[in-house]
Amino acid sequence: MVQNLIQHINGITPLTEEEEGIVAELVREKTLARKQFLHRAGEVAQYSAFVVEGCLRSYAVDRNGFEHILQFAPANWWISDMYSFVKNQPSELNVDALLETKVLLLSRSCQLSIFDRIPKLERYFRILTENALAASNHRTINYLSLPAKIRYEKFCTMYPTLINTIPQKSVASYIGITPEFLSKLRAEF
Amino acid sequence: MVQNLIQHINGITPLTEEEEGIVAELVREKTLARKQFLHRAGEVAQYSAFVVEGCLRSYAVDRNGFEHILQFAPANWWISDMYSFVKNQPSELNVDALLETKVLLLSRSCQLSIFDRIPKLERYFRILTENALAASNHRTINYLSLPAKIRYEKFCTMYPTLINTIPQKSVASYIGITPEFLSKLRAEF
DNA sequence: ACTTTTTTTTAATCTACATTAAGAATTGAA
DNA sequence: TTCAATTCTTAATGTAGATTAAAAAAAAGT
Repeated sequence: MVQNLIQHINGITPLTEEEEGIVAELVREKTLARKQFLHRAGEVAQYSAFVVEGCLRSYAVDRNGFEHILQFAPANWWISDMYSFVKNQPSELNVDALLETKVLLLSRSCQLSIFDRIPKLERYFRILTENALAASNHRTINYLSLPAKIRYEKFCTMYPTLINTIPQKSVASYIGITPEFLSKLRAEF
Repeated sequence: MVQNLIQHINGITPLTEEEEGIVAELVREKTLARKQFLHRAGEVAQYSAFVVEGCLRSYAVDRNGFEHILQFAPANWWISDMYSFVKNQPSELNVDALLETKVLLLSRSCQLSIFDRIPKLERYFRILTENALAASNHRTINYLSLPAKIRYEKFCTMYPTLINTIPQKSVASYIGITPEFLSKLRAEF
């Protein structure tokens, strides 16, 4: 389990064996059942999660009860409610499991202390956050400038694995349309 | 000029005088005229810019020639094409000035070398990027779950200064509607 | 294997927002 | 100050995508 995370870190900022040991001590393993929550809207997000196996998602629920998915996290992705995790404030996102999922949990306080002990890990998270921001910007531009059909096609090429693992209504929620309309788009091949 | 940046950094991770000197050496001052480009789509973004005075924007142009604004940067904000700047790849964003604007430019290579010389600055940029990601996520959720009228109201309370400085069509572009429709929304008070 | 729950499809109707076009108001450069 | 360019408004018409409803298909739990 922890090996997956260490490999991922080593791919970005190689660690010594001692540093690997510190990482192993600070994270906590957990298995989530399908639909089990990691974090609920209204609470402060205590943990950022690294997915070892399975898939999580973060989403907001609007005033009409509709869900809007912000992020999917398949294996080797981090997920959290970034706002809540960083500001220590309650926020509006939920995080739950789409499938049975194994994760490693890192609390914000552990993360901050690790930044002082192993500056390489501050770099690791800086780089991940830069990448996430670039991806988020790209998504915003797509959303502002492309029609639903093309957003769907892009999603398929971007996340080919997810297409066969998660329900279509989740894809619809992520690209910002109703499941009925996605079904219609798909009927046009 | 450089004092503005140093103050901003000190508000997050206080520097020694020596470190302040290093920062001052690594940035370059520049004044941009209204409509002058800092970065053009198709090129690699060399610089990240800290706005001292004025306002920049980043935007993409879609296949029909319409502009979609990703970010405004008034005084004390950083702006760049994050994807291009980080990956050293040409990208799809333009950055130009909405008003005459004074900026400090930091190249990616200077930034990376500064991270080794002054780890505090890696922390500074890590924190800024975390905040930017949280804000970007919040925008995405708003975009997925709120109708245009409410997105406009939120924009007004979020950026009260900008409302009176930049053209309305830029606001429309940022919140994802046409200027005509924004005009109609405003007519309903 | 069976039953319930969840997901997907189809189709009719509806609406938020886009498009087009043209005039009015502002802004800015000389 | 004036003229040209840009921005804003209004209004008629068009459309991508939402809503509603109901049935078919698939998946999950027992």
